[in-house]
Amino acid sequence: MNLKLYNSIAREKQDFQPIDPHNVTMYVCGPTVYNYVHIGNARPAVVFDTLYRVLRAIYPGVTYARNITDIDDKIINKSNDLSIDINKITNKFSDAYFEDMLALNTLEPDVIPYATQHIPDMIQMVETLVEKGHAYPADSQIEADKGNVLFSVPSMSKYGELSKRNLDEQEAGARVEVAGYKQYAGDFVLWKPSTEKEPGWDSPWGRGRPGWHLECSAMIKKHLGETIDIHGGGHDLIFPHHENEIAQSCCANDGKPLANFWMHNGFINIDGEKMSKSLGNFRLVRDLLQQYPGEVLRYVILSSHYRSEQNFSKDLLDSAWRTLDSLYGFIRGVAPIESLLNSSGDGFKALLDDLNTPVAISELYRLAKAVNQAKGDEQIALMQELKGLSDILGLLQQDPEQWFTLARGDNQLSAEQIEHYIQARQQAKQDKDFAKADQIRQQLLDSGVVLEDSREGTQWRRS
RNA sequence: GGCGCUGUAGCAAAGUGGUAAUGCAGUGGACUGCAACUCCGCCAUCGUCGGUUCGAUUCCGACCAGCGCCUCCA
Repeated sequence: MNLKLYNSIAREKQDFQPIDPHNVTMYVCGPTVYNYVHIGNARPAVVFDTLYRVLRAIYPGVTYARNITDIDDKIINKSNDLSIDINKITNKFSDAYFEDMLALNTLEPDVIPYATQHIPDMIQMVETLVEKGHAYPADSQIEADKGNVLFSVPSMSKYGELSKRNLDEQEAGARVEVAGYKQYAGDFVLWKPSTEKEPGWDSPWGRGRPGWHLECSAMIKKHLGETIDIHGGGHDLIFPHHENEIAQSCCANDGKPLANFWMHNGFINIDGEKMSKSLGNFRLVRDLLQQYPGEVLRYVILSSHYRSEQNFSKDLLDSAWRTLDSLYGFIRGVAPIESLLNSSGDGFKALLDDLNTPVAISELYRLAKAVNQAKGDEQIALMQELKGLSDILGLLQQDPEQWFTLARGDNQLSAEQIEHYIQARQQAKQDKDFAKADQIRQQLLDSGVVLEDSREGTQWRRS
């Protein structure tokens, strides 16, 4: 029962060995809170939440940290554009983020560090890097450039290990002009000066604010230690973000690796295209939740392997909803029961194989069917196993009855109204007035209500 | 130019050197007053062309098609 994970830095699946089995450490890059998050932001949250659940099932202790970046130029710009206090923006959108993630059935991480609450830690790390010759204050005649502190990429021989990039072979400055105060084109900012109007903190280099990459390095060190077990994030963060994190942490911590395992989820595209502002095709989690239960979004995310690209579309969401309906249908009417994870079952084994959630989900289906067919003790055992697996996946977390009867969308018939119609249809059936009975059924169907007759009576569900 | 990814049934998506899980949709049948639910069954030779092999979708090469990073980005 070994957990295998694809390690981006080794570019292969490896057996996972925690540094300390009693406290497995995982850090995942969280959002910059200047807007509602889109479905792409949700993917790492759901994926690593699932990994978190798997880890907790295996190890006695797991510490999972996911940060909130609440100081950033994008936030500052938004604050300026809207003339709203920066804290109001970050508070609003971090709260919204937690709400959205909760709707996706993600567990709260053990640690949620905010960048602005770790400024001293960051300053200290920059000082260490300067002392060790890995960073330098910008030497510039231009007033606005003074106060920048840069990481010296050439000072780190292993730079580029994660992304397998040789900076000399990159088209430096091909898309962005290289700032004149950089000693080397690939050097990146650790600390940047703030104007009077911008938020800033006093530092040995004047009033300023941290560079993005620095935040994660400092917060990881503070909360999880110098070397952690797993560091996760989106595929696009490999370069430069994670590469730079490695450079900062490794150089500040006497060459110790930042993370033993690097994991990256693939992108979510919309109808075949990358989400971008220019295309205007962002899908906000918040908006999607107006139309779909959070579990449907989670199901879609888990229905493909986390490393592959995923194409979001309405069809995908609708079909996922039908699938979940089917799954819930199997367990509807089965008494609620305690979950019991079968750690040697095929579903959990699939998860141990680099988080193969599609296979685990297929096992969910197999179990649900079996539950539906079994009776007595066998059914109870299967139901426990099903629950155990679905708890790890964070799916089927609702009461089936509620799943089918809660309103889906606006202007829906109330449960009372539906019951009323069912009574009327029952009467019509008893009177052998099938035309009327069918008419009522069709009427309900048109309102999104499906009737299911059985010997015990008529059951209804929304579709 | 550098680094890297993908191409499996209508759609979605696993997987393996020995003729391809699963779900949605479709379809034939059982059940039903008729349906729905459920149950039984059907529905792909894995981008193209070569190579290695007794045998390749799975390994290697070329090609075609799509895509990502190299700037902020999940």
